[in-house]
Amino acid sequence: MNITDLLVNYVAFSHDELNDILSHFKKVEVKKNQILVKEGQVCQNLYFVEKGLGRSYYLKEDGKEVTQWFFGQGVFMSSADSFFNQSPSYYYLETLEDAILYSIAHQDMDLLLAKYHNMEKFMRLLSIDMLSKIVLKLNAIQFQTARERYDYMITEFPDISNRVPLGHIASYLGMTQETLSRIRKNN
Amino acid sequence: MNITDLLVNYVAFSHDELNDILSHFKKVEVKKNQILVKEGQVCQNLYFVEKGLGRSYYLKEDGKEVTQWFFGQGVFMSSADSFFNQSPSYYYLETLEDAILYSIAHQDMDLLLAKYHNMEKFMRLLSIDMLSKIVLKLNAIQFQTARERYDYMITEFPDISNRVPLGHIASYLGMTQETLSRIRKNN
DNA sequence: TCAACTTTTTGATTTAGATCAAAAGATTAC
DNA sequence: GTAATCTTTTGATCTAAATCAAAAAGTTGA
Repeated sequence: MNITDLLVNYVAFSHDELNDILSHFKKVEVKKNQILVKEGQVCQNLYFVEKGLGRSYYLKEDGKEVTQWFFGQGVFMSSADSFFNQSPSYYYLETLEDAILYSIAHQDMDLLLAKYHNMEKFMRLLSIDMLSKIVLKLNAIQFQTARERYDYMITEFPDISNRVPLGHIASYLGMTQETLSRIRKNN
Repeated sequence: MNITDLLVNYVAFSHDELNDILSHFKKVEVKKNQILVKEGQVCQNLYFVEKGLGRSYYLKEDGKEVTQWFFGQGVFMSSADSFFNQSPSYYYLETLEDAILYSIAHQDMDLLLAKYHNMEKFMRLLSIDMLSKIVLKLNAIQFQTARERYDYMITEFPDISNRVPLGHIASYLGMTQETLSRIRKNN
């Protein structure tokens, strides 16, 4: 899934719109374990993940990392709240693998949103989709056993679950690494 | 906060836009404990809560209700995913107090979204706001103690926490009623 | 190639919160 | 106004998962 496909899958952009929109995205290649946004910074870019893998996470008071979300191929990666509201990010954003990203700056996005009705529509639909996914995770976390939460992870991120350290997945699922290790063993 | 204020707070609608938009909302008065949407139904309307209180909830396999969200005065209430994607709702939607709602049908909303660039913008901003709020709850649920989750509730819904049965709040926070009762006692 | 480091697994113990059970307190309706 | 129902509190016990600790396995780099 490349960025063009993603755009037209959501909205019937005209050829001209599409070209203009795509011209504002810059291809960037980023090595593994690079931090794109730090906590407290305003997230300046929205990234489309063409290849590779990223995550958002935050630090608890005791210094432990808590993974908030994984971003695989074909999705947009950002600290959403920070990017859209241009407010300080609660999260770090980092790559977990060497990645090819397409980046758009906030002011360019604003420009496109103001210029194209279709762009607003696209971002609305994208936001609703993110909302649905977060709600899925919330329900998994809120009322399922550690075991069931792992199953949710497998469904939502089938490819990702064996590409990242166990600890990242455990904290994403709201359990300890030891618990996740034991769950995996009993498969 | 009435619906007009909410609209113009987000987006600088023109006078004509605003009148057209408002004309598609119907005032409905609903008694306490009325179900607006059932699980499995497609949510046909988006409701603005002018007065009163509502919630969304679902039933676990064992028949227990789990509150998913509370909707107080001045917010939009719906089974968001179902309304926007016109897919079967996972949730029930009900009033918890006698309420005055302003209702708009999905097809009217679609019409307005297609007609007004500003309407798309409004719905995008609204979606992002919902996203931010859900993320807040997710973080509370995922890594805080029962006690801290209750504190989050007090912050997010200060007025609501003493207007609804304890059990509704407990399930919203992912704990049992007994635990919440004990937490409250130790204040 | 092997020392240093990181990640995962395994075991023993503890604990926050669930479950079960029942009493006490509020509401509702006849 | 009191029986019936619903909601909240309290107590005793249980359990899933956390914590603490250390061994095993895997990775990296000089």
